[in-house]
Amino acid sequence: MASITEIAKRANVSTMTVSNVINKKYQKVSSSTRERVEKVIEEMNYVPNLSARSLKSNNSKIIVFAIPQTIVDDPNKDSAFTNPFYGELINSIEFHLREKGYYLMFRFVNDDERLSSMVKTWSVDGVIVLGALEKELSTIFADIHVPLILIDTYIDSPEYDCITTEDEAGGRMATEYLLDHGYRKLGMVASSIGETGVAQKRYQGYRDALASRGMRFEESMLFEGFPSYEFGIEVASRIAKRKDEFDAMFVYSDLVAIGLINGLKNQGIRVPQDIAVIGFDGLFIGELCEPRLTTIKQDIGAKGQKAVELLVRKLNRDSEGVENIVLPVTIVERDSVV
Amino acid sequence: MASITEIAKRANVSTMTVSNVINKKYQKVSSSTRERVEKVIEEMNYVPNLSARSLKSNNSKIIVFAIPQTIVDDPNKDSAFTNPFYGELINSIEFHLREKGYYLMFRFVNDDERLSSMVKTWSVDGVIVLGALEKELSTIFADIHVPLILIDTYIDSPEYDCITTEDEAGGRMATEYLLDHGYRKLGMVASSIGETGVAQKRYQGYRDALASRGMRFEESMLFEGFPSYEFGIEVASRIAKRKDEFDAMFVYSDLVAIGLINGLKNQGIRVPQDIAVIGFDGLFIGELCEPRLTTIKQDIGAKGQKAVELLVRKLNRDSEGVENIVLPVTIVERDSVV
DNA sequence: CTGAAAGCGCTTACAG
DNA sequence: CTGAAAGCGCTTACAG
Repeated sequence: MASITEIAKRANVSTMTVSNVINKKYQKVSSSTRERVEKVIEEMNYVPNLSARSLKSNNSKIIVFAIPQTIVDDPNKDSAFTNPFYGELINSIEFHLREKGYYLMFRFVNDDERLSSMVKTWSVDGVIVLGALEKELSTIFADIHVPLILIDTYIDSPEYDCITTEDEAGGRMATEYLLDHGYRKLGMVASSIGETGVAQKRYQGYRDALASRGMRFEESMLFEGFPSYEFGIEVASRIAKRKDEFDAMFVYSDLVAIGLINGLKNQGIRVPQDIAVIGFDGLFIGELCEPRLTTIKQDIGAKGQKAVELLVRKLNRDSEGVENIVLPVTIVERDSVV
Repeated sequence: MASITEIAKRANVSTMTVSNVINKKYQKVSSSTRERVEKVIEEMNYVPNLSARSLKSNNSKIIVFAIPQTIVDDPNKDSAFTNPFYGELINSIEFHLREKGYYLMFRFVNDDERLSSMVKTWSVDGVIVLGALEKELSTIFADIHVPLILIDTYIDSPEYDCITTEDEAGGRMATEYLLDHGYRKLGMVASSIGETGVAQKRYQGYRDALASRGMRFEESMLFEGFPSYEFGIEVASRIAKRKDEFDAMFVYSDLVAIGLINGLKNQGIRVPQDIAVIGFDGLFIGELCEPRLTTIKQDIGAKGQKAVELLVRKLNRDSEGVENIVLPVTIVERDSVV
């Protein structure tokens, strides 16, 4: 395991010079020395030891991407990724981090775990968090003294950098799309509305659209539950008993929407003829079901990319103050609304 | 940032004693000292610096999970996780690593990248690789001197620890299931058969089953291509022109199988009445399409778990020689075969 | 432009 | 059971 000392010896220079070459501080090294050192580095197949560097300079090239267990499935099952959203996001984050020379540490975090110890443990350079709750920021994510980028997190405090989607506008768009297509009895399916998050925002958009078109809203039009495929099925069986109350449903998540579609079909309810369904996310699985899911699409790849770019800007001190990036949504017209 | 030195000072002991307490070498510390030190550690909110530890002892608690770019989608698109298989697997690996006190570094690796430098860079403790090709083991994965666990990799050399699925038996099972249900004109869809991997094994099982039942096989019954949803669609359009040559298809991957089903439907071919389809993997997305996909199910969660367990056994030197774990498959009877 | 040396926070023989 | 000290591989003022 070649070290900087060994390189220095062979090249007949000091370790400092080697270090300067490695770190491309070329003003400090004459070009002839530089070439000599680079040759030895090449020959010896030298790879810098980042543990040593991080010990000394208190930074690594590690970025943690953390998903709170609270927003995923049963933490004892290993099935959180049933929603392809997660896979697509981590994929994008890894891709863009790698491009910028960083390493990705991925982790689910529990209530009882404080991410700050992980950050200290590894001198982690920065953290990206998906869908944290406000209260978690003062527990799980407290005491982190490196750049922290929040994805899909809504909090009042202006001290965090956030990447979100036009959730509220998307909710409005979905609702107006249904109204414009002649539907008048619009229910909504969401996860817990009480907690500040994407579900709440999308719900807000739904409420807004209804109100601005002079439509009534009643509590009974809202179905809340844990956002899984099974929950969609369950909602379908509840709707089956109240058929004539609805002619369309806005579901805040594609996965749940597909569950709803399949559940409705099982109940003998035709989609979209009896009840239309519109989703939110734009996952590719919306292509798979029948009828194919009409949905509000967000760009998950862009979400990961923007998060990484913002983080890197923070790390390079190219960004002042707090940034708030909101990504646009588009509508994907398929067959579950007609 | 509390260090071991500071703890030592406050507890009036040497750093060695603190180190021994932290590392639970309790035979070396009297219980009274131990308690005192533990109290100070608690008070000061001490977190060990693993960079320092890894610098000294040449191990970290980091495990790399690497996926070669060769087996995923276009490396320039960030869409490799379209197949939910990846998400489920990484999910399981993270879960079980965390349980054992390890940190997960996740990375796609390119042809031109040698994973060994990453291992050296971080004093990585072990590596888990998904679906490597034989040639990659001598390039991308060469020169790794820590435990290396291969998932879904078939190589002749007996020097690697592997976790695989009963791919060949599964291929046989799928084929026999179709035969037992009266189908006689069985095509197969796979990725490249030429490369040693799961596709080849599943194909082998298909060939075996045909042979042992006295059925003929011809090259034209096999469709090879890049394993995506779109490939399934494409195969469907090719099959449409040769309708009467097939009454059932065995598709080596659920994602492709669903593409095939939807493609066939678009071509006006009924599934399963005109052509039955059986998949392989047992992904939840097989529930979403219509008809629901009959498939050979592997246990992806178990795959991740076994990989982690085997790796940890290697790290603890609880495993001698090379281990080869083959996980069973089961058939999930749904509606795409009748 | 270059070097000698201290020090980052740990672990670990060695000596008592 | 406990301590003093060396050293892991780097970076970085400081001095020349």
